[in-house]
Amino acid sequence: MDHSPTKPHHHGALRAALIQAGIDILQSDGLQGLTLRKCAARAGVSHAAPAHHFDGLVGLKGAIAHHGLSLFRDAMLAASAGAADDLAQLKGICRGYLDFAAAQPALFRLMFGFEKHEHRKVSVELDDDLAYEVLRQACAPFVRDDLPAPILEAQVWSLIHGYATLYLSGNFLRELHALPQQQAFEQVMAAFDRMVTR
Amino acid sequence: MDHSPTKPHHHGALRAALIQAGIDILQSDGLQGLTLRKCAARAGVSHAAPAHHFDGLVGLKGAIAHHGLSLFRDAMLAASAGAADDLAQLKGICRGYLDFAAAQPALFRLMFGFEKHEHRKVSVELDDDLAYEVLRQACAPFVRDDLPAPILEAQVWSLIHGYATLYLSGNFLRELHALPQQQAFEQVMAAFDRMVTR
DNA sequence: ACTTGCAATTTGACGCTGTCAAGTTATGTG
DNA sequence: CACATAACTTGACAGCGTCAAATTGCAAGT
Repeated sequence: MDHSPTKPHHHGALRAALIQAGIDILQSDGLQGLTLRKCAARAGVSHAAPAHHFDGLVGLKGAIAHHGLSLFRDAMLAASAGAADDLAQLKGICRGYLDFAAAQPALFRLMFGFEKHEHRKVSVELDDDLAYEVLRQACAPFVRDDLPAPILEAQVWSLIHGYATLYLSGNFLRELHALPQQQAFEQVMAAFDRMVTR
Repeated sequence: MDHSPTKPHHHGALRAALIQAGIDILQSDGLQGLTLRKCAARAGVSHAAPAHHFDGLVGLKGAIAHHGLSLFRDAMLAASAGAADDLAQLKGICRGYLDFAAAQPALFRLMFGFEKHEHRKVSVELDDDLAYEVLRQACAPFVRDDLPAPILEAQVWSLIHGYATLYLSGNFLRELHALPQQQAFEQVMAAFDRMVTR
């Protein structure tokens, strides 16, 4: 028998390894393919090891979503860096939003796809805005007396999130998908021109 | 020659019963709780009976989503009936959109939550627009030379779909949820006033 | 009326899943 | 070095989707 010489992960290393394994599995197998046992196997530990680092599968998903949100924030920031003006910056963030969803669809679905009863378990790890703060700052220059920040943020976020979600679905927005992706995106985001200017 | 739709012999239409059972289970147990075996049990048949009416679990989900889309369309039509003008009609449809998502969150998630590899299996049942046609007609009065129909429809659909999705998530749009639901909805949908008027 | 055919359904099995209980091992501290 | 404790393994259990084979029951053919 080959006793594996693998030395046990110590303090906290396994937690990060399991999260990374989960992200890899999401990328290759989709959201349905994300499994506690597969994460454990990929991290080189037994099927019950994750239980000591996460509160079950929901807890692991919450931790993956939390890490994904930080990647998401970085992607949006990178996409909006070097924008010429405030409007270009806002659209850059939306571009990063869509590109992230397209590049990591399963992770994106996981991040925004929790059911209500799961939220209680993972909300502690998600509620420190992370990504929301980026959007809020990009919206700030366009706040007016008759357009308070929460409303404007909700309009912007709803538009880009809905577009990204429907884009991922593939089954909807068919006529739009006939256009080149870049052109369709820009024309839809042109809605901001009217929403945001006086 | 005429191969009419199969009429089950023992009980009534098992196919319809399974779909209704699925919708009931979605309502009570959520999307995760939707199971082939539970649908079969609730319909009073054995765990393998559904296999003869649907192509596995994905097929059943597709059929449920298909039926859900017709309910969805009816809800939007009902919510927009008797609108004073074109804009009120558009907003009424959006109201119906959100209310449906809030009333049947798990069914709503199922309808829009298929993964890409699942779409091939169920696309045949979903692609006959059903709900999209309602939105398209509501958008038609606002089409302009510089705002072709597919773009406008994508803008409207993205906004209301993103809002409904983020609303269901509960974990996002926190500041907005502090407002009364009706007021928040109306203020967000006020974006249409600017997007749509010349 | 009786047989035959066939579709619907059941039964049973398989491997996979999440989770729990108990046992084992390694680590860090006195 | 001894030992307490956290980390990890092992094993078991019920529930899941799916397949194969056996069974049932209606409908038509003769």
